Amino acid sequence: MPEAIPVDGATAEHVLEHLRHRGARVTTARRAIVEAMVNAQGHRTADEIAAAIHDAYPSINRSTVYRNLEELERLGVLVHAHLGHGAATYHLAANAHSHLVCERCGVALSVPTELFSELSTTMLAQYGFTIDPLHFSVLGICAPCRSTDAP
Amino acid sequence: MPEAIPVDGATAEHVLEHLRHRGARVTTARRAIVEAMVNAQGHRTADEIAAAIHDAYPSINRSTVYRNLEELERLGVLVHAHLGHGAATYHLAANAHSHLVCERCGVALSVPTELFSELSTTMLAQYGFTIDPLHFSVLGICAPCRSTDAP
DNA sequence: CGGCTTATTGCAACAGTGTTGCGTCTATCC
DNA sequence: GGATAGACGCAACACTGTTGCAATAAGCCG
Repeated sequence: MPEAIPVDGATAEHVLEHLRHRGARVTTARRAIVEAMVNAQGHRTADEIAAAIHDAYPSINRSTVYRNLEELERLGVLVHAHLGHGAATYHLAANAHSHLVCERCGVALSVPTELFSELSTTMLAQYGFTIDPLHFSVLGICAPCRSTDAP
Repeated sequence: MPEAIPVDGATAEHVLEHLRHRGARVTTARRAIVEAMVNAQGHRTADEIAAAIHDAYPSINRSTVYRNLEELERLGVLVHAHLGHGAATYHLAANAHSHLVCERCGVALSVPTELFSELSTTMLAQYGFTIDPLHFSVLGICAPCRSTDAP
């Protein structure tokens, strides 16, 4: 497992320089993906990223996007999380956060990872299990949906 | 949303009687699926269930299994959880538990839902969000995998 | 700058998981 | 035993992601 090098500055150039430093090539596809992720407020699925860069770079293939998301994660630039049923969502590692996902309306709330510190301690103490709150989402019912419940 | 009627006795007949009581028909497919779930120690994916009943009932279709798992969940007999990357897993509602899933080896530990009570309180207080610890899994690294990490 | 090497790409096909339309069948009710 | 609506089998589709392979191009070196 490569050492995790967090990317502090969230500018595209900063990230691309990091890639060069790690020995990875800076290609058109990678530049487009990194720019899309930097521009994205919050998180995006692989297909959303592919769609977002398709206007400026129509030739970039879906499989290239998938392969690069995987590689960019391996290089410590991105992280992905599973939101329950649907596709995984990616965001910059520098902008790491956890997710609450509503089972009813599907909204994904971004919340600080520190909220899981107690759970982390408990799971480690009782099961020797090191939790990874960036990788999974907490499913449930959001406040607006709960208030419109049939009583 | 139908009232949730938990199934106390975990015998197949008990569950099937519950179905009849709710106005659902007891068909060969449903009987086979319920028996497979009662016999299963722990949880099973939809495809595992389909494979398990295929020996005794080769004619039961994959789509029937999927449709019935959904219906049995709607009737409060089963619940499903997402284990991260792969397929969802089902178990009897009477045997409800949460999951810790190792990102490295894939093992799924069953843990009591009570472990999430603190998290539940926090999320409700800070975000008005009611968490559903049966529906998502906590991803991370299990003890055996962590101890074999390259330092 | 121009060639070399190999990482990266596009393409196309595939795999896993789940969903759906539709005509047929059958569990339940009488 | 017949009627009726729910359940089923089939086949095709949708979504998300993966892979083999030949062609391309990024970085290096002179």
